[in-house]
Amino acid sequence: MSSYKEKKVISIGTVNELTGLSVRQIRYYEEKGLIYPERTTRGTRRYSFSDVELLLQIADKREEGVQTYEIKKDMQSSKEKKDKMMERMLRGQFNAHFKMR
Amino acid sequence: MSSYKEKKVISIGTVNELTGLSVRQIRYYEEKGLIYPERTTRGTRRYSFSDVELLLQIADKREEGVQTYEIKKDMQSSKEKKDKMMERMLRGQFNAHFKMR
DNA sequence: CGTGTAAGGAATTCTGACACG
DNA sequence: CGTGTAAGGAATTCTGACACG
Repeated sequence: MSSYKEKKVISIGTVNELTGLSVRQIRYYEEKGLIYPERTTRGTRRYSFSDVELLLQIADKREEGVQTYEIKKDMQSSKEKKDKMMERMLRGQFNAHFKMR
Repeated sequence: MSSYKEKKVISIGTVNELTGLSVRQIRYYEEKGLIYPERTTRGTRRYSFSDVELLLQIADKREEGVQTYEIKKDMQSSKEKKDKMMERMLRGQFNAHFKMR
């Protein structure tokens, strides 16, 4: 996708301003596999607005005392649920279209 | 507005990558009043995706040989046209609603 | 007019590590 | 486990200016 929301153009300092999370925290959540910024040629991290939103959600979870490992698991399982639902919907559409059984 | 498109979060180096314009050119177009980035506390420029699009349009005009002053005038007059049209539409809606004459 | 460049300073970002707990 | 911090280096950004044309 090339929407503004997904485009990785925001530097870590700006993400800090946008989320209130420390630069250290932002890097740590990446280390733990919760977030995946891109890197510029020089190695500088670049985030999207989507990443910022995700970080905001992570911050909420952390305030509730949820550990990064749990947050990651939740993210994965909700992604799996979403994928399965999408697959079911696609299959439904497909079958309806071709009248298969 | 607080949409992603209007939010000023992109640094000048990233704008350079996105537009292909040199940092010097980007600053110069600001100096001439064609573009208005925000400034961080420290004074660093921050651009929106809208600004990037505008810069791309400016770059096209410049390649056609149009001077910055002309580009600025065109931008202003098209903004005025747009404003007048909006006003006419609003007045139409208003009159239709209240059956005035 | 529009753009390149060297100049000097200030702030940013990066990584690996020590610290606390 | 999660986060702060000092460390040293490399790249970024800023402004005002000279250059060419």
